[in-house]
Amino acid sequence: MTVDHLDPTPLWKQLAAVLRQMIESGKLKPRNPLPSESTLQQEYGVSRGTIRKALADLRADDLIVTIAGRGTFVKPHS
Amino acid sequence: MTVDHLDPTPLWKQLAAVLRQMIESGKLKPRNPLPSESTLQQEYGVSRGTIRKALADLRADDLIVTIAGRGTFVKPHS
DNA sequence: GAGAATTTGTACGTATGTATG
DNA sequence: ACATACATACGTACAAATTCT
Repeated sequence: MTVDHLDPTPLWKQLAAVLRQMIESGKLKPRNPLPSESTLQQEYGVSRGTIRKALADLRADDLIVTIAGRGTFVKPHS
Repeated sequence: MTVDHLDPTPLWKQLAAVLRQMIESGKLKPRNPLPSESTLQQEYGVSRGTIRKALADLRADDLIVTIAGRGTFVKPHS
């Protein structure tokens, strides 16, 4: 799964979909850290702003938790 | 009084405000030692760097004096 | 005085937060 | 969407100063 710059769908939405799938499929497990924003930039070839937009989307859906200076983690099922 | 990681105000500013208040209220008296940086870390749940930034702020205002190997003390009124 | 423990000083490295162009 | 810059925050490691045993 990756992101397509030619696809008219906003990159951040594409990326959010990819990450969402990784979480829901269990590839990323609860309490596990997501790759850092810097790493995600390299992996998906998009800017940090786009990364952060995607993360904000997942965060709004309570799928992840972000801690400054720490990282972003898959939210444990409460 | 404590600090709130969700509050948008920088943690070091929040902590500086807390300590400042303890000094101005007389809860911490002149020549009295502040808790060590290690203790402050545990009490407020923030990193040492954040602690030191808060202390640096009070030091800049001449409210405290720090001595290496000894500790940090409330500055006596000159 | 020796050695361990405690406290502050300094320097990195990494990660997120925010603002600007 | 991208690039850049700086601020904020965490963590680690080691050095230096002081105190305690």
